[in-house]
Amino acid sequence: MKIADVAEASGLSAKTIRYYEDIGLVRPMRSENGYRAFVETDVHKLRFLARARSLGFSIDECRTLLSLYEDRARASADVKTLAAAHLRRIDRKIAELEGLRGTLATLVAQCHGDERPECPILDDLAGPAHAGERC
Amino acid sequence: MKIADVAEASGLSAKTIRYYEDIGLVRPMRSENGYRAFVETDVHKLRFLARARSLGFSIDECRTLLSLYEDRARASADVKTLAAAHLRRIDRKIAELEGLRGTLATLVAQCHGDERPECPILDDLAGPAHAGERC
DNA sequence: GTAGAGATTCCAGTGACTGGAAGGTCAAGA
DNA sequence: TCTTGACCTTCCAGTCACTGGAATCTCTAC
Repeated sequence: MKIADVAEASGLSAKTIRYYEDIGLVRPMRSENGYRAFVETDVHKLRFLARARSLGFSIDECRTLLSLYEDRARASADVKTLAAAHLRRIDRKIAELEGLRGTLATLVAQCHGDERPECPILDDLAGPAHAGERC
Repeated sequence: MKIADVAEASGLSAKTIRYYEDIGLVRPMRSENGYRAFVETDVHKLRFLARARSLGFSIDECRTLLSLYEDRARASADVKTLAAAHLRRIDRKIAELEGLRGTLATLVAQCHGDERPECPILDDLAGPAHAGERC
């Protein structure tokens, strides 16, 4: 299989697949003409990677997941630990974004959004008015 | 004021402040010795930027917000439009992360996490078993 | 023979910093 | 006066996971 077929089959771009080879995630053979020649297990790996990436795992985590996947003597605990850490990271990120969302939603709601210059959003960004400044 | 004072006052690192000068967000004067010499308005701007960044606005959006802030003839509608777009982006990101979280939480819950190799997480990443493959 | 699709490599850019090296400036203490 | 150490300067490289583009090669069809 050539790279375009594998891109089609895995949902990754040809660029991405070359990049994954570059960093050692896949090692396709080469045809005599120098083209990459992928076999089924390569496609399988790339699909695995595409799925793991779409779940937000980093490239390094994907590398670890792949090696666990290929290790028949793995302990599922290792996989779970990795995934659970990622889950906590996602939870933290969601909490952070919800904090932002709360603040922003309030500010947007307070802003008239008309042709006048007064704007609670900018007032917030500018911080508390200095003592001694006119109201 | 020297850069360390301004870093202290704005909550940004000296590195970041230099970077902001590099990309034209602030333009501090220079002392005779070549050191940056910040005035109050610089500090005010940097605090504005720090706050805007902490709310997740991109540097480019910060640039726009800053110019709106300094434009006395601005229309608050312009600010609101920018902030509302950012709010939608945050909402989309939250939705995306919650999707991931759902999938991941399910998988993590299903995984025994012991010394055995069977792992629903890896099974999911590997995708549906091929027809003809042994169960 | 040639056109066009698709393959190759390599380099640069993204965003928003961050780290580190090499060197200049300044105030305080011996 | 000299030195030490803290602070300042510039510049270059690295981060992460690609993505775009240029220049060149290979294959297939007409």
